[in-house]
Amino acid sequence: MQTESSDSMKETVAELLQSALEALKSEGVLPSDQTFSPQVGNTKDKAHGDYACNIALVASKAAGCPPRQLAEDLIKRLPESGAVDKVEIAGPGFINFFMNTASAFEVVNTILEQANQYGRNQNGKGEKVQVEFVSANPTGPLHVGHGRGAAIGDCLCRLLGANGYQVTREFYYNDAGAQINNLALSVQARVKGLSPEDESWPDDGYRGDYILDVANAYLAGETVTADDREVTGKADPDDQAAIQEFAVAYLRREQDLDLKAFGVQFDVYFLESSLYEDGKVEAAVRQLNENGFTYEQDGAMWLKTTEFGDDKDRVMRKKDGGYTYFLPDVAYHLDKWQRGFSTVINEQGADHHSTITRVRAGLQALKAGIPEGWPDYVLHQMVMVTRSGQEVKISKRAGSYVTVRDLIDEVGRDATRFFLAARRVDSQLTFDIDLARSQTNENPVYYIQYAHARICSVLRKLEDEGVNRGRNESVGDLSLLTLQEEKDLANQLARYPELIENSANQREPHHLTHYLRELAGQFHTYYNAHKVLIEDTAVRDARVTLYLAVRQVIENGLDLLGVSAPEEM
RNA sequence: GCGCUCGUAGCUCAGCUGGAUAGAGCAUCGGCCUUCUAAGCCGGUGGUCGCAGGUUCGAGUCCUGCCGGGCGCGCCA
Repeated sequence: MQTESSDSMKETVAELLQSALEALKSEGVLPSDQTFSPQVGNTKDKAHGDYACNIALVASKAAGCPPRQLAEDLIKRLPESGAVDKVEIAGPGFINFFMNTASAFEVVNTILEQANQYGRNQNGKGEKVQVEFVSANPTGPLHVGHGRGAAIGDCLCRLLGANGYQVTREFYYNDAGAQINNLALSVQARVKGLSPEDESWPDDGYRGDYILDVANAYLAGETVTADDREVTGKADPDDQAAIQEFAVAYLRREQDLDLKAFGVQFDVYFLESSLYEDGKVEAAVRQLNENGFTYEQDGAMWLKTTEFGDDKDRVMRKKDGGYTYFLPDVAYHLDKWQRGFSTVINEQGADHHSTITRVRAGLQALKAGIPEGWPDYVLHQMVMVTRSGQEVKISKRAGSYVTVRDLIDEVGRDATRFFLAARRVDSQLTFDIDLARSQTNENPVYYIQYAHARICSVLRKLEDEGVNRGRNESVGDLSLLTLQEEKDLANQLARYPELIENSANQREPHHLTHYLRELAGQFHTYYNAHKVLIEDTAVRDARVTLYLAVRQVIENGLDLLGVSAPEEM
C-alpha cells in the first residue's frame, strides 16, 4: 500500500479541487481561458477542519457570483474520496476539509519506515551549494556574533543537505594585512614582557589575555596544529614574521577547537592571500579594465559600481598601490562561481551589509555570465548577552567581548546552538544566560530533549516488562488511536517535511526550533493526559507506535539543529 | 542626512507564500506527584500588532509617509 504523507494528503485535496474547478470551467461558470490553482493551507483552528482552501474567495470575481455560492458549486463537483470525511463552507467562503481520521495516522508508518530519512527530500537534485559562514579573521577567539553565524550557517547547511543539495561549508579568512600585523605586534609586545597597561603597548593592540597565551606558547617553542596549518614557535622575540605566523596558527587552532566544541566543521578554508598568489586578483582587475568599468582619479583606481546600483563608485586600488578589501572579495566570488556553485549563500553579520551591493556590482562588471543578485546573503543581527537582567560585555580571555567558548562553558553546546538559531536572523537577539542555564520548561532546549527522554524512558519500562520492540517496529493497530491529542500529534508530525522544505528555501532555520517546541508541547500534553503503559495491550501498542514516530521526528529535527537527543535526563 | 533592518502581552519572542475570534514561554494568580521522569501537565489574568494613510472580498503580513531602536555610510576588513 502506498503510504501518504501530509504533502500527498494536501495534494489529494488540491487535485479534488482542481477537478471541480475544471468541471465549472466546462460548464461555463468559470472562464475557461484562466487558470486557477487552489492553495490548500493548514488550518489554525480545528473547528475549521484539517485543510482549508480560499479558492472561492479568489475566483469569485471571475465567476461573477458571491464566494459562498461559488464554494457551494465547487463542493458539489468534488470527486468522491475516501480520505475526506466532510467538506464545509465557512466564513466568507472558505472550503474546509475534514480528513478521515484513519488516514491521518498513515504518516506514523511513513515515519517509522523512513526513519532518519523522514522529512528529507531530493528537491535539490544534488545541485552544488556553497555556504560561507563564520569567516573570522584569526585575531582572537570567536565572539557571540560568530557563534550566531555558526549556529545559523551550520543549520542552514544541514537543512540544505536534507533537501537534496550537495553542500560545501567554507570559511574565508585573511592571514595578512593590517589586522594581522596588529596581532603580531600585540603578541610581540607580550613576548617582550609588556602588558596593555604599559605606555609602550602598541596603539590599538589586542588587549585580551589570550594574547599572553599566544606569547607564552611561542616562547616555549610549542607546535600548534589547526585544521589547515601547523607552525612551531620560534621563540625569537625579534622575528615579527615568525611571531605573526605562529600567532595566526595558534588562533586558527583556538577557533577550530571552539567550532569543534560547537559541533561545526568546514570543508574548505579559503585564504584571502591565495587569491593574490594565484593571480586571481590581478586577473579580475584586468577583466574589469577590459570591460571598461574602471577609471583613475586622485591617484587611485575606481570601479564604476554605480552602473550596477551602488550609490557611489568604489576605490579598488589605493594610492599606495594596494587593493581595497572588496577587490579580493570579487575575485573570491568569481572563484566560487567558477567552482560550479550555482547557489552560494554568505552568512554574515548585518554590519557587512554594505558589501553586498559592491560584490554583486563587481561580479556583474566582470561580465562572466553570473546572474544578477548572485550570490545570496543571510545577514544576522547583533547578539546581546545578559545575566541577571544586565548586559554582559566582558570576557576575561577576550577582553572586550563575550566568546563562543564562554557560552559553551556556561550553558553547554546544545543550549548555545539552540538559542543562537532560535530567532529570525534579522531580529536582534538577546541571549539570556540565566534562561539558557535553567532546567525547567522555560528552557525550550530541555523541554524538547525531555520529551525525547520521556519516550525513551517509557520504552525502557516496556522492555523491563519483557516487551521488546525493534527500534521502529510498527506493532500497534493505529485505528485504535482515537483521541484528539493523538490526531493532533499525527498532524503535527505530518507537517514536518513541509517545514524542512520551507526552512531551507527561505533560509530560515529558526522555524525548526519553533516546530520542535510545539511538537514537544503536544507530546507532553498527551503524555500527561493519557498513560501509554496500560492493561489494554492493543491500545498500548498503538500508542507506543505513535511514541516511536514522535521520537523519530524529534531526533531528526534536533539533528538538523546540531543538538543532541539524550535518552535520559 | 542617505541606505539597510527591526518595532506584536510587563519581559523574551513566534505568526511559513496576505486569510477566519492575533499565539507561546517567562512574570503573576490558582490547581495536579500512592500513576510510564513534576526538567512535566491543567486553568486564570494580560494586546488600539509603533502611528497615519493606501491596495484588497480580506492586512500583524504588501505599498507610502512619519515616529522610535540597531547597523552601515574609509583609499579598514
